[in-house]
Amino acid sequence: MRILVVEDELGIASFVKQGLEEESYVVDVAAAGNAGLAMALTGDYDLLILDWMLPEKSGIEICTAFRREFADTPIIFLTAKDTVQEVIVGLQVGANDYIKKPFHFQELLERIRVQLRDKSAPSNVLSLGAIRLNSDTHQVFKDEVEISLTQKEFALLELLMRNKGKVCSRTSIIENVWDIHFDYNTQVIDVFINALRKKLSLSETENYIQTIRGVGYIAKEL
Amino acid sequence: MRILVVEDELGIASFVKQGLEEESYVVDVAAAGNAGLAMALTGDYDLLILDWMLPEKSGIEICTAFRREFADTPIIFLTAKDTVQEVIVGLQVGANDYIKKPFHFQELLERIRVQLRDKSAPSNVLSLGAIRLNSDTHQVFKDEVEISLTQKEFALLELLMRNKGKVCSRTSIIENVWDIHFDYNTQVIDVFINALRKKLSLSETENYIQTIRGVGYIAKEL
DNA sequence: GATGAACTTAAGGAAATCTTAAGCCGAATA
DNA sequence: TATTCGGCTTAAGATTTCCTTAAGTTCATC
Repeated sequence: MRILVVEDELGIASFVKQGLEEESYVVDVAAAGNAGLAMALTGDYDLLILDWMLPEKSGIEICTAFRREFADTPIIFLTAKDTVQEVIVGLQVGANDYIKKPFHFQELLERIRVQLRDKSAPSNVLSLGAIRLNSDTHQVFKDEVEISLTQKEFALLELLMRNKGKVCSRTSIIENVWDIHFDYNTQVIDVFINALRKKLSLSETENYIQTIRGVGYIAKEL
Repeated sequence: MRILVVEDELGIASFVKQGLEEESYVVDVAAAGNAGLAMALTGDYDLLILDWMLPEKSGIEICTAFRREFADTPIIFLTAKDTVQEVIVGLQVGANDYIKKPFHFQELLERIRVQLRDKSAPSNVLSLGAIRLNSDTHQVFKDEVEISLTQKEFALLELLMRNKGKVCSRTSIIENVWDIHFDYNTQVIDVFINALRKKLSLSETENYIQTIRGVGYIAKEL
């Protein structure tokens, strides 16, 4: 999940960034209004955290402009503006939540989760280390970067990940991915395992897919 | 819009009820946990406002039990429990917002509106890079220039844009755009994708509509 | 070292998709 | 009823991408 923090006080920005990164969100920071809006409009983010008072453009302006194009992305104000009237204005221009400074990081985190949990529908997401596989959307990410896989590569990775921690024999792989139910002597599997390891850039220190000599392969956390 | 307020302090309950009724919400009040949960479970309400400390059953218990059956109905805690830990617990058991007493009615009202506006109809203005689609007016713009699309072209683009970032399988496309629910064997989709790409002049550096071989298509920001 | 299993690479064939063009069909018009 | 027009669908060849095979290399185990 990608989060954009628009905040000009560097101390707060880096505090939030670090905290969220520890929770495995991907966080970008913008320190001024124009840059913040431009980054937000790329559409790359799943959630925005906005300060109100900012150089160039206020959080309110960013929120308003952003909402014209993105109706669904959650926005949370995080600001020292703490009167009831200000909270109301913030929510009226399209924010989903409004947190006053000073704030507790734990509360911010939980309110972020509330916003994101509705989105992250019951999708079929499997994970293996830094690798995430979504079988609904047929997408694979490693470190939040999308990796494009072919059909067979995807099917093979999915099989391994669904059986994380268990060995998949060559026979069961060929039956499940290639749908061949008789004895078969081929190296296709090797070729595809090789392709996967390459595309996912699995090194020796990061060998999520291990070979079990004479049997097959296993996907496991390290 | 129907709102259920579960609150045992009669003064607060009637204050909230009256205020919301003036905003033309339909409001019911329950003064104890069991009655509150029972009423909530009828499914008649669009939003719940829960106190934490209640006779018989706490707001936390109500929230937990209710969420087992209703995942989407917004829940707002309105309570004197004001520590960070308590806020977090409230949000974790499934609430969408958490307001501490004493509170300002205007803020409560605005936070209710936030919860209810997200539920309401999905947006009709979609965006994808420089492309804007308005499903009310059936218009599509690219770089502020209007592009005229036929019905099917429009329906296909709308489907892709509503699922921005997710792969639309050929099956789901044919079901949603062509309303065919059995096995099909045709290349209509390809032809229309081709038409869209042409009309929207999507080059390789601007391929907002990408092919996922063997699966379908995906609309995504670059 | 010898052996067999697994890795790696490249290339031909197969399959999916792209593109164009022509035919079909219904709505609007005469 | 015929005609025209626009949009939808089908078909077919061109193109792109992917799958599979095969052959040489490396690696693990004895």
